[in-house]
Amino acid sequence: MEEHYDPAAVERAAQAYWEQNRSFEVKEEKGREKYYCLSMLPYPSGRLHMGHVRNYTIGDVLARFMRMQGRNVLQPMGWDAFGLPAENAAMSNGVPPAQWTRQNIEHMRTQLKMLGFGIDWSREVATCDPGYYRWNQWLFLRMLEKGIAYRKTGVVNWDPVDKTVLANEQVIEGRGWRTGALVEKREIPTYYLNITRYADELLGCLERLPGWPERVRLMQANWIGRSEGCEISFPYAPDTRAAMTAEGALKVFTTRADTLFGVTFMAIAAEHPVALAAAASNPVLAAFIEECRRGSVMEADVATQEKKGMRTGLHVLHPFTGKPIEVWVANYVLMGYGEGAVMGVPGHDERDFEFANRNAIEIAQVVDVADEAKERLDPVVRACAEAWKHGAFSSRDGMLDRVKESDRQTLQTALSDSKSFTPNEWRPWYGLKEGARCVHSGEFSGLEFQAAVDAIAGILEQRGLGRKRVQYRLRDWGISRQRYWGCPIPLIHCESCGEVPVPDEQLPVVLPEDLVPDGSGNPLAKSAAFLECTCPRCGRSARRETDTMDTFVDSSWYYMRYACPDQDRAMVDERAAYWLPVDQYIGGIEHAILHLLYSRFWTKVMRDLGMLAVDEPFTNLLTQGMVLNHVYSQAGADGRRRYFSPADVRSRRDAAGAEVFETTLPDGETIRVDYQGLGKMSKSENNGVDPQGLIKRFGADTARLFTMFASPPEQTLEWSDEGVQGASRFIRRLWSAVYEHVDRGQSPRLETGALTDPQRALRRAAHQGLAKAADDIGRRRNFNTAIAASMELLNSVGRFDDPSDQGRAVRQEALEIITLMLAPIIPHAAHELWRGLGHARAVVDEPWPAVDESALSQDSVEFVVQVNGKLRGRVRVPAGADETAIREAALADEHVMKFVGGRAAVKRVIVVPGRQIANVVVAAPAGGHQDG
RNA sequence: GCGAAAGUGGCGGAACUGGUAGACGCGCUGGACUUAGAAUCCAGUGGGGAAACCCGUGAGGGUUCGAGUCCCUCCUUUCGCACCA
Repeated sequence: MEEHYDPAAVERAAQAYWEQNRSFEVKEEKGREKYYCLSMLPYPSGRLHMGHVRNYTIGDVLARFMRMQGRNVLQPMGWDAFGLPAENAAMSNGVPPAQWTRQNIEHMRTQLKMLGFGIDWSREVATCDPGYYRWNQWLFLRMLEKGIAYRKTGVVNWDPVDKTVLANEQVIEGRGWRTGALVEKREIPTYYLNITRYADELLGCLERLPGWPERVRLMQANWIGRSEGCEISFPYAPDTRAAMTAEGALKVFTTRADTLFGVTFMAIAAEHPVALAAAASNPVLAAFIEECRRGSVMEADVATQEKKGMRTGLHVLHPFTGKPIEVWVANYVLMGYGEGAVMGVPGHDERDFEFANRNAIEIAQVVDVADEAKERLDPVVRACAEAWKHGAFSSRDGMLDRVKESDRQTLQTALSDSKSFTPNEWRPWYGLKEGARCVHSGEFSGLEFQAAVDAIAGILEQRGLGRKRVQYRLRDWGISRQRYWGCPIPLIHCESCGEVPVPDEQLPVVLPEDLVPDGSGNPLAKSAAFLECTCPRCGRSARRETDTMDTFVDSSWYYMRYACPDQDRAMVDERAAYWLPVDQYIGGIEHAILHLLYSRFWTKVMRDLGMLAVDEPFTNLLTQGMVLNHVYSQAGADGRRRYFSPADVRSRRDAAGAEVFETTLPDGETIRVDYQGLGKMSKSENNGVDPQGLIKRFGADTARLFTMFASPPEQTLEWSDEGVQGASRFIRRLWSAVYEHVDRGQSPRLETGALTDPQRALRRAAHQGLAKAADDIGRRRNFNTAIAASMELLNSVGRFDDPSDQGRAVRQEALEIITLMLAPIIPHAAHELWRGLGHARAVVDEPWPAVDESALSQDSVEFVVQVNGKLRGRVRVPAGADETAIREAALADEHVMKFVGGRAAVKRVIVVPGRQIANVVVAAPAGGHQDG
């Protein structure tokens, strides 16, 4: 081996070896345990970023580690190649999205290879290839046949100037990103997938995914949002019948049927048919509806915006009392959720309460809660009240000043009278179900929550005015996108036959690749070559559907296609049965809900079509954290911030000793910049680090080592140039240690029976470190601590100065263990070091070494002795000493006894099994040194 | 607004099952080598204290022989919220 570590040469040689030996191409081997290690496929944006490096390094380390454990490992890679960025790029440089995308793929594939990932490139998939997306289309048609795919109108953001549909991210403060025009809501025909049909199963199966992070399962459960409640119909009063020109009823869903007698108004969404009917003769209402439609439908906005409403003048009838109730249009009711209408019970729902107070609507109490329940409510309020009573604050106002704004009102209310009902201020117990009984509710008065719901639902059902029902927050998946660069939806619109599916034998409907979007709508809609076709049913001329599919469709099943990318007669074949499910999936937490839920849904649909045998696609999930870097900027004269790359910013102390940051502009001028803290690496904040530059300077192994060492995979990773240098330094130290060792010639055979104490100590350290690394990587997925263990071991080797034959043999073993431990993380350096250590077989084909249990044994062990939980001494006892011996040793220690103050004071001694710790419990603090 | 996660030295982080707080790395300080610098190597490095010791894991309370870890409340930060991927 070379004396000095040259990463470029080492990496070139190792990569050439893997390529020549097709080290990572795998076949299905019956009877051999498989391991499918999958990283989320990248969007081909042009260049790899640090997030990719982190994601794929985690995957590669696991893949290589499992390979060393003897598993048949599949690690594939592909491209999520459809999507909006390609269209944006096309608009700014005029290059067709297809060309831009394919160029990016070429470049990024080269970059991935430079990082040394053990990928089976023979299985590469790009979702923009017709050979791939034809199966999107094929399955869509199967879903159409099964009624899982259907058409209905959906609401979209419409830019009236560009005459185009905008994605949420293209709407900035209610205006189109390119035109600045006020964005409108438009209803257009849209295709949906009936994911809610699987809601119950998607929810239930979460419990059977113990390999997923708890928080992701929780997020999905909340997203599905199952709630049990009642559907209740409020029959139209004569005025509404007239406006709707029909008999009918306003249907709502509620989880609080017990509060039915507290309904004082009805709130409906702006798009609700009753609202539209009322607006027909009411221009003021029509204007309000228009205003609501312009508003955001994003949940975060809806939840925080001011609750506005307007009366329709129409009424519905209470199903029990027959009393007319006025219908209001409210901006906090969404057409897309439930029935688009809610019953307003201001007495017991906080949103309704706010709405009623704002609009002077009656507030009625129909539930009362026992006083104890009310008192149990808010411990803060009670704690504050208690503190005040005991004089912790000098005055009531003083206390009110000390609590935060949002708590102040609650506290004030609590102090005045927390137990009575008042329509002026919301009290936390108004919404309580537990311990609640109905009041002022006719024959239901006195019933508790569940009994009241059961009774009311029963009678409503008898009368045909309602029933119990389960409602999901989850909505059906709208997959239509009015965009060019996506998978065409395989439908044909015929004037006489209507909507006709493209016959299977005509698939794929190929997306023309030469179009260039210009921002004014979907170019497919202007392409005669694409549009014009003949109706498969009647043979007359017809038009193709121009909408394309959501790119989440592409990514919902790509991991199945890796198993059989060359299969042109079916979507998947028996090879998928071998590889699926994915054993380990790795990707960003940002996909915790949508992508993962859609993939689970897609898997279940394919299972029900008899194409798969698995219920869930991903057995284990690892969600890696973001990569952060410092953000520096300066506010320009125009109010816009200019961002400066951290690489160009220097720090120094000013005259007052404060740290200031400076950068030098291209014209040579030095300016001060503001430090904005840490932020996700991004183009917009100019704080990205280019992996390519890093590889060039330090090599891929350093990049891999640093990203794995700086923090555990699930946490954020802070960029640090010094940290990268530290990683590089460690590899060089390891290299030198191995070089110096092998430079002295071949090591003799290790004779484990005849070792000195220091030799045994180094062996123990090596095998302990090895066991720790296996556990850290294999079970805990904590690569940073596995690396720390290898560093510790190298430090021990460095301190080990023993030129004897057995000394060299022990050192050889330790260096081999370090090399194998690190082989998954720094595979190129390990490849060369392993050869240097005298092995003919490549390290990539080596198994993970076995821990020699006999190396771990010790003659005596050290016990930590505590007195009343405080560390007071250490004693050494023979290995395997019993509790009495440990106790005696502890009490024989002079320093310990100083704090015990005589044997008589000892109440008990706790010896923790397997922890090498003993705690002496004494009655009172003893020892005469406290008062100093 | 709702939901989720996280707060430990100067910094990234470690402490896995309630059992020695700060592994490992960075930075810093001192030293060696060098004409000098870079690189490398050695030693030290939570705070206070001359020491004995004391204090320390966002804040406050609790459980326990023992709490960074468990329970309650609060504060702060970050992330997600359905057409970005």
